[in-house]
Amino acid sequence: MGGKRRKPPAGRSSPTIRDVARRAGVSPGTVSNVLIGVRGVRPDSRLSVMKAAEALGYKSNHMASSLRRGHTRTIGVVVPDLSNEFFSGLVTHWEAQAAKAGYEILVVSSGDDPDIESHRIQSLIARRVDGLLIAAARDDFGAAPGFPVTLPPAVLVDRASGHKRFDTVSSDNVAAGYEGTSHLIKLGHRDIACLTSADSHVHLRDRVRGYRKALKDNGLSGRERLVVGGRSVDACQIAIERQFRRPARPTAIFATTFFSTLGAIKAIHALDIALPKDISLVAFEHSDWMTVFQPYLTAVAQRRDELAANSWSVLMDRIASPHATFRHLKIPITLSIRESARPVSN
Amino acid sequence: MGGKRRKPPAGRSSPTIRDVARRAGVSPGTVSNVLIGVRGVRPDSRLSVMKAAEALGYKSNHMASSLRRGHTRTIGVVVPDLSNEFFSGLVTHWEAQAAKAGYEILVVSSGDDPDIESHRIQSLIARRVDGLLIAAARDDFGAAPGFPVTLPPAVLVDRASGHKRFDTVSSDNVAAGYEGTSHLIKLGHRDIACLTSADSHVHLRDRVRGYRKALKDNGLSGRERLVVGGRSVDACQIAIERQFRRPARPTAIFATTFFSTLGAIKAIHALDIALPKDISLVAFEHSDWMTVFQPYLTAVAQRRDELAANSWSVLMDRIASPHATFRHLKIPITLSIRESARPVSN
DNA sequence: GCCAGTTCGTAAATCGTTTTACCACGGGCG
DNA sequence: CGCCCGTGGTAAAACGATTTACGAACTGGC
Repeated sequence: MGGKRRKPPAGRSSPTIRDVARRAGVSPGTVSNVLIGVRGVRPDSRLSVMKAAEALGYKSNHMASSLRRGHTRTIGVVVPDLSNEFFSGLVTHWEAQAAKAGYEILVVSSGDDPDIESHRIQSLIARRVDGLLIAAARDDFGAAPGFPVTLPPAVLVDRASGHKRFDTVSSDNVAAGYEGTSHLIKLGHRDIACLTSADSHVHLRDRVRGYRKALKDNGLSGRERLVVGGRSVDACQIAIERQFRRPARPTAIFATTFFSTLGAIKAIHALDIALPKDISLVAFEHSDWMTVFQPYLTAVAQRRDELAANSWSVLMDRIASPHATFRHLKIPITLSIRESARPVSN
Repeated sequence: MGGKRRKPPAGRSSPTIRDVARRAGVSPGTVSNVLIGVRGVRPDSRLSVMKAAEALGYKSNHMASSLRRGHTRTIGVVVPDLSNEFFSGLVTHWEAQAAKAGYEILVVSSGDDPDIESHRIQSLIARRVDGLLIAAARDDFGAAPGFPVTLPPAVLVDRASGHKRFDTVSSDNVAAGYEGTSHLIKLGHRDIACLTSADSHVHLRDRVRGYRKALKDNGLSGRERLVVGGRSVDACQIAIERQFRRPARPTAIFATTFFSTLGAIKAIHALDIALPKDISLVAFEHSDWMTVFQPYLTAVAQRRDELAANSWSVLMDRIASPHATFRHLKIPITLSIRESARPVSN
C-alpha cells in the first residue's frame, strides 16, 4: 500500500517464468526446458517446476516466446465477408486444420475493398504471421501502389485463380458452369438463361465460360442468354423478371452464384411460374439449410472441405520451401441432382 | 553463400527499428518517437526517419511493441460456431467496432464444447488479449475444474445471461417468447405449439418462459403444447410431425430457434398443410436470405447490431474500471409481422 | 557573460522468453 | 589416479520495441 510503484500497474499481472523459477528454486532456463525444452531435466526439478507452474497458474507469454523464436505459428486469414456462409465455412475448416497442425488462425475481413484489405494485411504482417490464406477482393491482388512489397508465404483461395505471383487454390469454375449447363441440355432444354451476379472476377467469368462451352459443344452457340444481375439478391430478381417478360421465355435457368440463385427463386415466385413444372433451375452453392426449399434444388456445389484442406497444405508446402514454383490447384465441383430440374415439357 | 550463418535464417527477415535508425542516421529511440512517440523530434530528423522507414518498408513488430507496452489492443472473441450466421454476423459487427476503436479481434470457435472452449481461451490468454467477448458453451461458464482462475476482463454475450461472475449482454428472450406468442393469441389462436431445440440453456428456456407467460396472461394456461425437438433441423421436423399426427392439431406454431424454424417449415411441407391458410407460423431469427420463402415469414428477430455494440461498450467499460459491479443488459427484440401468421380460421 | 529552462538526441534498461556458453559433478576406463 | 564425456544446472545474451535518465546545445533574461 505505502510502497513506491516502479512497475506500471503493480497489480496482479500474470506470473512470469521468473516467478515460477523462484518458487521452484531453479533458474528460468530450467523452467523453460521443463515446459517446452529439448534438454533433459532431472525428475525432481521437473516435478517442482510443474508444481510451481500449476500453483501460480502460469501461462507462457506467447508474444515474448515468438519474439525470441522468430515465428508465431499463426496463419492470417483474409476473407471478403465473414457473414457469407461460404467464407465462414471455409474459416471453420481452416480452424480445424490449424488446430491439428499446432497452428492458430487470425481472421480478418476486407469487405471486398482492396484498401481495407491492404490495411488488414499490413496489421497481419505487423503481427508477423507465418503465412496467409487470402480470398482476394480483386483478381489483380497486390497490384495497388501502396501494397506491401514483401509478404509472408501466401496462398490465394477461391478468387484470383492462376495469379502470376502466388499459389492459388480454387474450384474448377469452368467445370461448374459446364456441368450445370450440360445437365440441363441433357434434359432437353435448349433455351437456358445463365444468371450471374457480375463479371468482375475471373471465378465468375469462368462459370459463364463453362456455360458457353457447354452450349457450343452441343451446337447451341446461337442460343446464349446471359443475364448479369448484380451483387444483390434483389438486383438478380429484377434482372431475371425482365428477361422473362419477353415473348420467348427460356425453359431453364442456370444460376451461377448463390445470390443469383436466391434472386431466381424470388423471381419465379413473383412471376408465378411453377418450379419445376414450367421451368427448371440449377442452383449454385447449396448449403444445408437450403433443404427447406421445395422442390429440393438441383445444384452445383463447391467442396469447401477440399478447398480448405488443399489450400492449407499448399500453404504449408510454401512455408517449407519458399522458392518452389507456384502451384495452381483446381478443385472439382459437385453436381447434386435433385428435383428442381426436369426434362423439358413440350 | 560462403558466409557463416549465425542468425537463424540469415535471409531477408523484416527490417527492424535499428535498421531504420542506421539508415536515417539517428538512434532507435528517435525513430520510435517519430513513429508513435510522445516527444518532439526536429523536422529534419523526422523527415529522414520517415524516408528511411518508407524505403525499407518498415512495419513495427507488434509482438515486441506490446511486450514492452504491456497491452495488445486485441480483444479475443469466442463463439460456439462460426458457420452459424448469427455468430458470424456478430463477429462482423465486432470487427467494425474494433476497427473504429483502434483494436483488433482474435476469433476462435468452441464447437459448443466446454473443453475446447477452455483450451481456446487458454491460448487467447497466452496471447495476452486485453479483453474477451464470449458466447459461452454452457450457462455455468467457468465452473469446470481446470478452468483458468484469472481471466482478462470478459463479457458474456447471448448465452449465460445473468451470470454471477461476469457482465452479460443478451437479447430479452422472455420478451421474445412473450411477444411471439401474444401475436398469435391476438390473431385468435388458442392451440399454439411451442417448438424449441433444447432446454439446456437459459436463453432457450427463457423463450419458453415467455411463451408460458403469454398463455397464462390470456387465460390459456392449460393449453400448453411444448415440443422439444433437438439440435438438428431434422429432429425438429420429426418432433413437429409427430405432434401433428395426433387428433387435435394446433392451429399455430411458434418456433423459438432458427433450427426449429427450418424444421417446422419442412414438417409443414411434409404434412402437406397450407401455410398460412391451414396453419400459422411465427419464426425465429430471420436473416436476409429468408425473404426467399413464400409466404414471407412473420418472425421474432434478435438485434445483432445492438447486441454487438452494447457488449463492446460494456467490455470497454469493464477494461477501464475492472472493479465496477457487474452489469446485465437485455436487448429488446423485434417482431416483424409479415405473412405467415394469419387470424385463426374456424 | 552567466544561469535557468527548454528542446532534442542518445545510451541503456526493460518487457518475458529461449538459447547459448560455460561449469560442476560423477562415472567409466585405461 | 588421471582423463574424457555425458548430464543437468546457471548466467547472460539475444529477440525488437519503448521509455527512462542523462546530457548537449540552444534560448532568453538579467
